[in-house]
Amino acid sequence: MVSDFSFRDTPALEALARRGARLDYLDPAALAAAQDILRVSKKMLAAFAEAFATHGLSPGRYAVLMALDVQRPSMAPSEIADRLGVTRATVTGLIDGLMRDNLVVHVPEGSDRRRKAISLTPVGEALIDAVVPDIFKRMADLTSPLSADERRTTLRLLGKIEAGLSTAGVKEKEPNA
Amino acid sequence: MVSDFSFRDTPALEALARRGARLDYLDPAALAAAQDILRVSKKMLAAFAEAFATHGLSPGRYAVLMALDVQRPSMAPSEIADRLGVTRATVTGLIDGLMRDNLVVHVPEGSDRRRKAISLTPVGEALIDAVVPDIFKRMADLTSPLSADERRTTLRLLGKIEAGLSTAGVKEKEPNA
DNA sequence: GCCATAAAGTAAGGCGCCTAATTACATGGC
DNA sequence: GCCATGTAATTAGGCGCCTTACTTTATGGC
Repeated sequence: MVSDFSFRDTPALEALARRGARLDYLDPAALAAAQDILRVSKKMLAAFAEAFATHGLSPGRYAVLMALDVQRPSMAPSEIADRLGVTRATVTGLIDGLMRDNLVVHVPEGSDRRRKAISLTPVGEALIDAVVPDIFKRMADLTSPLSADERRTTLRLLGKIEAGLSTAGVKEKEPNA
Repeated sequence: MVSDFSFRDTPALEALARRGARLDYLDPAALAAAQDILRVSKKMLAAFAEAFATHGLSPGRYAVLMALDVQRPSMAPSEIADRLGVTRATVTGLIDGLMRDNLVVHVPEGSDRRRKAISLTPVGEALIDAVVPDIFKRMADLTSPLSADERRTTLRLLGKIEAGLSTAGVKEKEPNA
């Protein structure tokens, strides 16, 4: 199973050995597994970032476009921020770039003039229509080496891991307000 | 299993439905699984980045320190770059920061004066000694909700996924020269 | 002695994200 | 009618990760 470097390719097991006596309460197998998981995680994310790049997008830009695609015809920046789980400032930056590329426009909202609705331009819609089949195929391919059964197992296990993350020191950030 | 947003919280299944006829060759279960995997991956990485931050480190800084810890007494920047799988420019930046914080020093190498060896300072060693137990424990905890058996299963499945990444368009970058 | 090669570092840039401060607008209460 | 308070969006600035392209410095073969 790929010799054991951390998710950044740093050898935890050797470091463990070096400190053996002191850290012998740690399960080496658990440690090694975690490293592998983190390493592969990083690789997957990088792979998708690259896929987006071939379409002139980035994960963030894609996420905004997809949110708009689903929540037609428009969303307020703050809604987008909530859905993506990032700050408004981050969304402002993404929107700026998307507007520069004509993928998205600002449509003024009737009553409350603080609120500005964002919607896809025809160009943006066309891009999403072109990107989705590629990205979705890559996603499906990601888990295609797994049987339906294995997939279920993996999800169950990831669920446990995720639950562990939340209960540990890791702060939760609520997506979907 | 957590309602289905992409690794950036964008609803792929709804997008699938919207394009049903056109994309019906895609397995919705595979797609949903991939999204979950990507989402949890991102969360895990973020959780560790935070853990490093509590020690004044970042994933990159930690990786350099760990590499030096294992490969005592010193490494050339280029070796570090190869081990981490990043460019030398990236390593230069990381080293700069670590030197500023006195965690690492430049020790001139005898014969070849182009080559500059980097090694941990006592402060750096002390920091790593303090950080490792915390990080390793978090790693072990990550997979502790899993039984030994489940862990093996997960690794096997991740192995398949990783193999898929390499064979797909995803360019490989060789760590360990 | 000269020059290709190699190591390290510099410069600039893109993406992901954040906090803090600011600007614009909306409102409820007096 | 007017203002304090609150809310939406944006700006400014910052840190981290990482890249490509270029420069500097030193080596070593010929």
